[in-house]
Amino acid sequence: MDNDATAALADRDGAQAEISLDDLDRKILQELQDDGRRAFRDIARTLQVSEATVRGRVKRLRDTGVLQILGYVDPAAYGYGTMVVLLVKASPAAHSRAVAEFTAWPETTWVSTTIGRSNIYVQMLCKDSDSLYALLTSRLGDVDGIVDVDVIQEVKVHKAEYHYSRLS
Amino acid sequence: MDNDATAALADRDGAQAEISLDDLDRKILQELQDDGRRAFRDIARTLQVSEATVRGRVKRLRDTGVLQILGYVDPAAYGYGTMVVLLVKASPAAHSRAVAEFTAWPETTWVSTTIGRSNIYVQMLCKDSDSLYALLTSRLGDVDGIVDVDVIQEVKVHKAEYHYSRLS
DNA sequence: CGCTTCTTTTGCGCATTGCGCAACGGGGAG
DNA sequence: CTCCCCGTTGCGCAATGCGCAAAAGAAGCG
Repeated sequence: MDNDATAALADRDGAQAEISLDDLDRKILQELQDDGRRAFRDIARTLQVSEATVRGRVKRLRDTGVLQILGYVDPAAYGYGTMVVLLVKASPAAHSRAVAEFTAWPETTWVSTTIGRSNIYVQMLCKDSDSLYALLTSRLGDVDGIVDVDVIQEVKVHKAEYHYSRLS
Repeated sequence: MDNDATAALADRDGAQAEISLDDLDRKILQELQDDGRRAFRDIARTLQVSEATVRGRVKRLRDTGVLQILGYVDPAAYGYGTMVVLLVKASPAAHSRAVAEFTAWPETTWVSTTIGRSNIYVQMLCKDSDSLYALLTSRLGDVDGIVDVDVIQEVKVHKAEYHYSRLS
């Protein structure tokens, strides 16, 4: 753990900001991954620093977009039983425009550029298969430059954990 | 918004618990989606109920697994630049065993059963392409009953928002 | 080495919050 | 109507979040 990771996070304007994390940042992030409401004093006690330091770091990490403290709700419990992944193949010229369009949709929870069989990866939530059908037939057709789309429906989620344990 | 959604959440043993949410639950969840550290008193003021009620509801929602208040860390910033999606086609007989195996891997953040071209959907994080290569060559080969695997690498994340705004 | 300047950390005081607990109230069952 | 059960409420206290100014490093320079 002696390397500095730098990340280019894109904000909504497409501008980028370079952010580098040190060891303390990473430890704080690890503490918050499991329980986003952990008290700053607890974390400070664990990491042997002052509470104000932890608070300042967390504020910076949240402001820069590295950390999001959010309430993740099980979609099925909330009433959005239909989860779909779109594997979109877009023409190179239309790629960024298509990405922007998918990002703007409220139903999408994840949009990324991929390499492999498809260009764009889209994760979506719908209330039921009716609204999914409406979305796929009407709005998806309005996106230009789409060559091919694979629709994969998730019928059961077995694991949904967004914390990085100690990897390799 | 007058229907009761019931969800079957699987815990680690595979047992299931039926949970039904009412309007207040859903409103509380909406309040917490954007900022998992919102003060209970704030939410109570907004929803015109007492703080103890909000606190009790949140505790129940967290205990049942409907709500996870977590710190989501941008993987690239943390140092896990390699994000991969596996579209696995497993034979019906080996399906559940393969799902269990993928779930047990620390590198996987999301495992679900799908319909479409593949059976199992797996989202993974790796530090670099070396560890990814090691994972794909050694450990993936040990999983029985896998007919086909498509590997899709995410090179840039454009949107990562896990809150459900007002849909349809 | 000494000095300046800038950034980060620390300690402290205060307003706010989280939490436990006992009391209140409203809807069914008998 | 009465009893019972469960969710809600109000309250008091300990713990937390927050702002701020002082202290401690870290980096640049003659």
